[in-house]
Amino acid sequence: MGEGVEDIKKAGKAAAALPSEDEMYELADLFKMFGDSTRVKILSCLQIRNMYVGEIADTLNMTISAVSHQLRVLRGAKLVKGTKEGKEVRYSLDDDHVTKIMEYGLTHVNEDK
Amino acid sequence: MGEGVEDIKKAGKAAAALPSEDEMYELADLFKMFGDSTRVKILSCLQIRNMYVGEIADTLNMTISAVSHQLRVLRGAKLVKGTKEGKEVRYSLDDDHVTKIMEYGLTHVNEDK
DNA sequence: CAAATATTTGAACGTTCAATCAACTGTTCA
DNA sequence: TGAACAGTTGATTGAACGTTCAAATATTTG
Repeated sequence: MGEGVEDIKKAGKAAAALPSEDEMYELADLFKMFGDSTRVKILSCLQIRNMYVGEIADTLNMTISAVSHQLRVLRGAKLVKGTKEGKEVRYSLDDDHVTKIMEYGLTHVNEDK
Repeated sequence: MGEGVEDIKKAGKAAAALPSEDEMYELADLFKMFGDSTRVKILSCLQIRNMYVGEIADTLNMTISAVSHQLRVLRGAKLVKGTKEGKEVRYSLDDDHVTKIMEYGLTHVNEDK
């Protein structure tokens, strides 16, 4: 396992428009971040304003630990950024696209077709 | 567990812009579909042209069964649609947003910031 | 320095989920 | 009718993942 799209390329013409194998994996990894409701909620929080870990946990009624774990994941995906401010860590969105991607998804969700 | 965002609403002002709890779950469910490379690949195939299950499997070098299972998932999310044509089933995208969401994600992925 | 606060980290646990395999349904055609 | 082909489906298995709990790491303050 590992290729798959190489075969699409062999198909010729149509392949030109196809994202590369790597792009598809990256794409999946990106969307994976938005594919968990906890992370979506965290990102929504940060869309409103920057928050400390504890604030997010309070707001979402979650364990600080659980939030911290997810923040680590989001940090790894470069979607959020944490800045130490004394005893606390202030988190903020680290990517302009986050808001737009979520907005786009929301307009989709809110269309009863 | 089950609320969480209700609390954000209590926070007042900022909450107005927040998606509802249900919207967040739907949002996560939507993006979950794009959060798997196999599904991304299948959707990419169908972006090029409609295909039969076997064609998709060939193109992606995957088992027909595996593809069929994922097509069922995508069908459940109303992202693709299958039409029986004789012995075969032709699949096509069932949602205008699919292409746009993926395109948007791709432009993100292809930005080395 | 010790206590208190804020956050991170790692291990453990349970759940979700995609791929595989085998069996089954439907369709064509000889 | 029966063989061949196209797809679906269900059970199983293994990996990935999110939460919890306990312990560890700052950082501030008395």
